[in-house]
Amino acid sequence: MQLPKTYEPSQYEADIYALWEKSGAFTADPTTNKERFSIAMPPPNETGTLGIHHSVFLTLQDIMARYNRLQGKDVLWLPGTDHAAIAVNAIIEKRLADEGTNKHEIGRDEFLRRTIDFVSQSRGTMLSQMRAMGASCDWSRLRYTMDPGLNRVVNEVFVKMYNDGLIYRGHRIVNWDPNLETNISDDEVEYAEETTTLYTFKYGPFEISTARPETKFGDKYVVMHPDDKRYKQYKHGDTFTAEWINGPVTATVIKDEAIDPKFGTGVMTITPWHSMVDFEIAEQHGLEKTQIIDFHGKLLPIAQEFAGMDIADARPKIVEKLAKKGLLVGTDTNYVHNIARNERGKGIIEPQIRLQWFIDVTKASVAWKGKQRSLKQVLQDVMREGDIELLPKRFEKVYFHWIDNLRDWCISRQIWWGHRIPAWYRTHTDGTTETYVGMQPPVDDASEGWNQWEQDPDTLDTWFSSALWTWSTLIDPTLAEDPKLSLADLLRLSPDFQAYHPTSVLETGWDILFFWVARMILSTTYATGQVPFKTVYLHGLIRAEDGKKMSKSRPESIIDPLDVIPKYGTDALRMALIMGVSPGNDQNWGWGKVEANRNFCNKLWNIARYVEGVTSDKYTPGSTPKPRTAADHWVLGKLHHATEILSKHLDNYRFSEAYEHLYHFVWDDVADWYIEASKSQDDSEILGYVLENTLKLAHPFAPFVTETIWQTLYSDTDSLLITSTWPKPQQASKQQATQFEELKTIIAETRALVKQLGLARPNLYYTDVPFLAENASLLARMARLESVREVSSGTGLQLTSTHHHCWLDVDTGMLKAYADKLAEQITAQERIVVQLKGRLANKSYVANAPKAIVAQTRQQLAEAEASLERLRTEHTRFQAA
RNA sequence: GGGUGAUUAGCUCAGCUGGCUAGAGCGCAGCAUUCACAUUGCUGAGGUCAUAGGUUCGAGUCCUAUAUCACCCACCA
Repeated sequence: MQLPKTYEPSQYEADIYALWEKSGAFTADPTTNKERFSIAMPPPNETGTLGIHHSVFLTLQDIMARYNRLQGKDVLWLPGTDHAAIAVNAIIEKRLADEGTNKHEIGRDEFLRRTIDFVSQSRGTMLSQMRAMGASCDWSRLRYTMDPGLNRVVNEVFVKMYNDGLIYRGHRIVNWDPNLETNISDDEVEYAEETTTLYTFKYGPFEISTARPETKFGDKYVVMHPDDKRYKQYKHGDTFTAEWINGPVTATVIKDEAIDPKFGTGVMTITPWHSMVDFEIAEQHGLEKTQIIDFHGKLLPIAQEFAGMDIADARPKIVEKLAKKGLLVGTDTNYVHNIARNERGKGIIEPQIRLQWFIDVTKASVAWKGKQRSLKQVLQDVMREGDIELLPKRFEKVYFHWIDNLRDWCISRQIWWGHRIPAWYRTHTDGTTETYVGMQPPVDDASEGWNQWEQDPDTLDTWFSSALWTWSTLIDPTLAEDPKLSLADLLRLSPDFQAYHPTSVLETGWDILFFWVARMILSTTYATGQVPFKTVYLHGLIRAEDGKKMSKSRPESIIDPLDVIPKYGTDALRMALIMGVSPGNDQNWGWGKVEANRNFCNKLWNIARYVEGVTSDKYTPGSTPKPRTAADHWVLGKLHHATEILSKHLDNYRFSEAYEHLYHFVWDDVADWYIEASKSQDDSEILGYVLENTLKLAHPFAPFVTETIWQTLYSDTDSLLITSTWPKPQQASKQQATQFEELKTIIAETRALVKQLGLARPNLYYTDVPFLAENASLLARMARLESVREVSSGTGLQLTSTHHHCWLDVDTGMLKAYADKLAEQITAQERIVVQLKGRLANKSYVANAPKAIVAQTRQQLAEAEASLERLRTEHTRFQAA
């Protein structure tokens, strides 16, 4: 079959992907004895479509999967999607609002029906996008965070943690979003600076400041630092009467070190129901807490005439009333503070006290390495003791810092989309209540005066289920249907869990280090006694071309992979996403990079076309032809070197460096030098060999074009590149390779001289260099020489870059320009010689530097001196002439 | 308030454990062209590696300050 002139990716990609998928190449096999390599794909949120940031992780993980597969390992790359509770919920609620209805009107069942419709549609789109990126993941093991088997595991872990006392239910202050009517975890809150007004009011004998007068109805404590001399006369627990918004209140003095005496008057009143800090002060001193604002953001009856009003409406009216009473003593309209919002839906967070489920991160109830530790301690230990390695390493510091600030994790959400909490409550006619937590609903027992059990209406934080992802996905779904088996049984009996866990590496963006990575470590160590993965590779985020975040508010900044792929090809997109990128650092999108890599694919294509033209029927993959020419030996050496370098970089997750080496191997070594050289010498066997191995090296990066070439050239073998093996190139003669390096040097100098001096095709003369005779036609062709001839003594310009005696046959008398050029080169070379000599003259350098380095310097000096000598000789000769 | 990263060619960025006579892509200048590829080839210009100190035989790389930018965490009434 013949390769057309230009590579048109869109003509092949779908067929090639189908070929791979059909071949079973993606499917892992836990029954083999091969070494394992496993990755759990970070499940994308089922919120519609995949974006360019998904392309980044699909590319990186696919490179790892394909490389390890070529290395002969049994590879499992397990794909999946996430139900993304709050994110999806926010979308559905927005759609309902657009229709003029809401979730309460349509009810829980209808809401869930619509949600399931939406996510199934999203999922279909997203899975086809993963295929378009070339993802070689094991579709037979596709998982979804709401699968029955995964739901079973979620409940098992919840119940286990509850029984171990690690999950508890309690009244705590939480981040309440009145828009979505749910609370969210600390990590889901985002802060933005806002300029607002800070009011100062008279409060009894004190002055207090607030940006939120509407929360102040129930304030009846004034707090100050115990060491604040200004308020020495007031003792902790003193009471006084103050005129306040709706008449006089009795207030109590509290002394607490949390107060900053330098801020404002050094005195504040507290609102424990609606402030995290106030809540903690109140807890510490056992103070009363009163709710002022309801869960829809409206004032409660305690506000009297303001009851039922929205915060925004009430605030100015309250200030006005206090001002009328003469209690307003100051306003600062330039007060800057941070406003808390839900990162999903952007609702303004109102701290509220609610009865919620929490995971206790400080209780020492986790068995890890034979000791009882807290979840926090295990999180620290696995990193400190090297069970898990973070790349880049600097994120370890960020990780530890996060753990230091970690508080109990609030896991219940008041939304309907998600894993329902496996807890049931019932009340007795005498008013007592009971809680039951378990895998199955409890059985009603009406005779005793109990009302029916009712399940907690709340669902779990999405991250509670994704935290189990590396292993809940490996549990056999059929086994998971058997209620008689325990969680430990499920782990023990599932072949995939036994074969692939802990996973080899987790690859994800640094932005979800806390949300996901840390929580996987937390839950997995607890539930399975294993770490979820050994290495975490964190990639950077991709920004718009101007370096700013891609954002929905600037639609033109968003790059859709599906706009790039048809035009440039998936391979070009993949390589653009890894080129020049280092772990943990963000990168800017660049159309230039896509074009460069489209060109690279075309280069591969044309190398194949050339080889196809000269080798048709002469080469079968897997051959080991003998090198004959200097160029053969040279290119085999380069291939050997490239294989080593790529392996080393890929083993160490240095994708960009691996790719850069590949790029230059293919373009410079193979295309520009070896193929050009081969045009003068018939080496079709080695050409075929080099192409075969080059395709293997390039396959992890550019799977489509390489497989397309493979299928076309080797169509009669029915082998697949994806399941072939990583090159083990044969050794070649170093001495012969060096000869080719000499040829390259001679060609390069000749080309430069011809160019710079404006020469027409000169002749090249040489004395007594056998390999020049052997490669005369190559030399003539590549250096564009009229002829290459052996002489007894040469005339013209003597080449200075080689120690062999070669001359370009030109009229030296006219070449003042050449003399000037030589003079320049001499100056440059002298500088290098001086530098190297200086280094070697330095006794401590020779004594302290590694021997190899010193030897290298000596050699560099010898070469530099020889080169300088040649330059000088030639220069002298010219000046004499 | 605490922390992290960045600062290298006109632009966007690599440079891992110090050995650099500092690289890539794009861009730029010049030349070439029915020979695999103009999605090309060849040649070339372009950098006191932010600044100031220090450690070292040797610093783009390590340390200490400073400046600018970006981000993360905490959050004060």
